[in-house]
Amino acid sequence: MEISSKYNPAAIENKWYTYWMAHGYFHSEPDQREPYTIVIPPPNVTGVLHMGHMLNNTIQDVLIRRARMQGKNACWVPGTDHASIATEAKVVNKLREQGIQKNELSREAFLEHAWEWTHKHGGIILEQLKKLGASCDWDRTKFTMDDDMSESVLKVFVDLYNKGLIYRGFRMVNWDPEAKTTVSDEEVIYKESNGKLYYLRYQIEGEEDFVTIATTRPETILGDTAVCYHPEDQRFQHLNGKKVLVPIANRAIPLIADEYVDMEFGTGCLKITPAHDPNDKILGDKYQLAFIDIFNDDATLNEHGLHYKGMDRFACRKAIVKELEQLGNLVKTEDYQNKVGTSERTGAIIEPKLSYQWFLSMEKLAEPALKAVMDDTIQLVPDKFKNTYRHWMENVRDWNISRQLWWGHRIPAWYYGDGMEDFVVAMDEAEAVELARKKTANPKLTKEDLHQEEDVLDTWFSSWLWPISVFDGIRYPENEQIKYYYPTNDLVTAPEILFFWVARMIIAGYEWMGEKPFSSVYLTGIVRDKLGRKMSKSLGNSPDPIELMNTYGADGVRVGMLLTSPAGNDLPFDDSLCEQGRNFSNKIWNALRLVKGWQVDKTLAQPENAMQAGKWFEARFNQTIGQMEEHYAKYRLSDALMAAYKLSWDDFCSWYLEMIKPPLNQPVDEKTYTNTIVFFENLMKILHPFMPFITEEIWHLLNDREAGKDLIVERLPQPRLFDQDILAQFDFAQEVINGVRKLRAEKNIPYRDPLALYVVDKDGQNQSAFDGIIKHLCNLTEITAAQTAPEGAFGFIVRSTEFFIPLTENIDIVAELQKLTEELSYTNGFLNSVNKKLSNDRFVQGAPADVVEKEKKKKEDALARIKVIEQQIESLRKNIG
RNA sequence: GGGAGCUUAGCUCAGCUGGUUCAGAGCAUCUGCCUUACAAGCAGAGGGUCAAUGGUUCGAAUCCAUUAGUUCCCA
Repeated sequence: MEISSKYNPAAIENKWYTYWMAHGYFHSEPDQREPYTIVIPPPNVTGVLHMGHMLNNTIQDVLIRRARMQGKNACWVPGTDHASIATEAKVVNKLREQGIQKNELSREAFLEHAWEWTHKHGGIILEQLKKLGASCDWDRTKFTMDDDMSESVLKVFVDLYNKGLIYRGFRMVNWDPEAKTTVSDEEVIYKESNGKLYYLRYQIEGEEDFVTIATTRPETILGDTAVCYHPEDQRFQHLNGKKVLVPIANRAIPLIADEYVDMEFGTGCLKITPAHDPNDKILGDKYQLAFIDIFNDDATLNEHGLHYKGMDRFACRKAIVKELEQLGNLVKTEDYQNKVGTSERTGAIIEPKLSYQWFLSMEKLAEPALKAVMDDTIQLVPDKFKNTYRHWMENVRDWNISRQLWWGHRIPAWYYGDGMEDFVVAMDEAEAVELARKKTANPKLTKEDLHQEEDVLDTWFSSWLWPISVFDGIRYPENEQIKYYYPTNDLVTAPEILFFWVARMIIAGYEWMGEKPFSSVYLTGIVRDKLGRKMSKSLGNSPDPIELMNTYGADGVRVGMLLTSPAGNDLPFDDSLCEQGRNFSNKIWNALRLVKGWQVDKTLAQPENAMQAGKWFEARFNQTIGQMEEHYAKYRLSDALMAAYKLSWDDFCSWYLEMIKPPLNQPVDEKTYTNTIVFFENLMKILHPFMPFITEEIWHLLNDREAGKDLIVERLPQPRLFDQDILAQFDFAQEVINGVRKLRAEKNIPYRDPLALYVVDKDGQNQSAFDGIIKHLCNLTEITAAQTAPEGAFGFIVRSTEFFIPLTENIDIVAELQKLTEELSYTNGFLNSVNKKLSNDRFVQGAPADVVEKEKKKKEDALARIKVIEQQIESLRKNIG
């Protein structure tokens, strides 16, 4: 068989993905087996694959493939999220490029464009995941705006409304004047900004006296409804009960005293604009101040802005400062740095704005969700996030679920009047008419009298149902699918959306299923660049995942993603990680080339060395997969991978294969060959979840497979009891081999020159089981037991056994002596520390017995070793003398 | 301003309930090798007062306190 010396992933990745798909291996249907379910965190429908997705989906695929190989019924549900704000922004932009303004279109016409966009771009990211090897059940692909999903959302809205948990409220929201919508607190990014602090004086009503306030937003003075100072501030006591005049507007507003004011800041006197500042709103409510909204939706000034009506807020700031200066109200300005909120979506500066919004009351709903995480019914990995979670859930605020957009689920509320409560909530218009007739006691009311709410629901209001609605559990809670797959097992997502999404899914799970949505939440880190910056499109510091996979192979990139990413930790990404992954692929590829290159001679008996090597590797293999189990149980995927990596590269390739390798151009015996193939197969099994493509390829090259005997559905080997003794013996042998190799390296003796090894083993420590292997790997002519060191031989010590290699080269006795002396002093120091412990009564009595035993053993070993070293020194000295 | 976390080799990280798996791993570095599976490789080697200080203890990377640096969350 001709196999290329370089592994070429491109040639096989497509082949196997298509093959797996064709055989339906990713598809799951309920059956008798134990289910293992993951729902994908649905990527944004407009999105393209980025490094965060790569990490996240690699982890999910490892988990799902492993579960499949454990014989579970593995089901990974893929899908996408409609992403109201982001998608609408993209569609608006695209239309603008075509010269179309959104407000020129009807709602229906706009939605047509949005759907067109979605159909065109919606599948891209999922196609990209296939290249990564993601073994999702594509037949189950869902979109948050599929008909059944939408119906679920509306049903949930109606349900919550009927439970009295949804209400309309008048709230200070983060208004994005560009997108003309509210954004959640979490979607506001605060940025340092160089601004100015303006000192403005307000005239006391009826007096010639003034009071000076400091503000960063002079344009909002037209919305001022009070001026406030600290009740204990002596500077302002004389103003108690008086009023001041707002400059320009000349409105009289009250002076109030409240402890909210920081006496040290500015002048100690503050203007209050309840309609445009969240803190001022609190004071406005507290003192029943007027609320004057001076802005239009696009952040231009409205009629309250007087002659500034129609002007943009920032243009107005400049203009109004000029006017205030002319009027003599501007006392001074100072440079001032503050944090300004900007919209995550559009970058526009957020305008705090009072507006009607729909809210979901959270306090009650949150209770079971908090409990479930605190008592580990749902396990957060790593658990350090429990604290953060608790803090958020205990201080949870009502959820603003409305968005002033068109793309999304339109709120199923119909107004029949202008009053705050003049509406009904229903699944559809017909039902709304019914309800409205009842509520108004007007049987003649028709649908023409109703007007549906224009706002849509927050996207999270659909994705919080995801683990339920993908199995249609909202509409049909008793259906076979939801009963089988719910609760799901693991959720893999980013900590950034712990509250947005994870917490809310837990809430939804308990509210509608009466049960948690998943058992564990694996929180990935953020993929960063070498400089520690988050990878983002705007910084341009993110490699193109597709390009990466073309360069290093999907397997190589998967390994690269997992090598240094313990749960919850950021992943400082570097191409070299993928390079390491690719190199590893190549390594196992070449092991295959070696093994498949052998001729098998059935008449040959198995050599002793090969038998011994086989025993050892089997023990090592079982030891390692036991460790991997532990790592998996703790979700330490990088550790599990590293264990498999070292087992394959170091133990299998560097040790085992070298031990059993037949001499050049000679055949291998059948027993050894078969064993080796089995070992190789087992390695492919444990590596498959990490590197699905190359392992499947090698699996099929190792042996001809019957139909259906594909690696993806093979069973993982179970850890078995292993021979500890043989591992210990081999450790010793490794030290001996290492000693010889080191000597060769020091003395520049090439491997092809054979050497003789003498063993002086006074304590009978030396194990001869691996002598044959030592001979083979070190190219020794013989291993001879001796009573004393042979003349003119170089030596090394393993534990307390001496090994000597006679060389023609003259020994530099001084150098040897120095080496031995150093070792002696180190060992003596070690002995001292052990003795110190053992002579301490409090240690001997206080420490556990086994610890004391260990110390005694250490002492014996050290003593034996010291004796050996001293003897060597002595004999070398004789040589000098 | 309030809360949480982190600081161990050049880099990225392990080190569970204090005691040889206690100072580790991978990568990187250095040295020697084109040894007929693999230079995307082989064989060796070097490298850390476990952030600082103090305390508890027979014994501290591990527990406690303070400080410094750093990250995140909330306001």
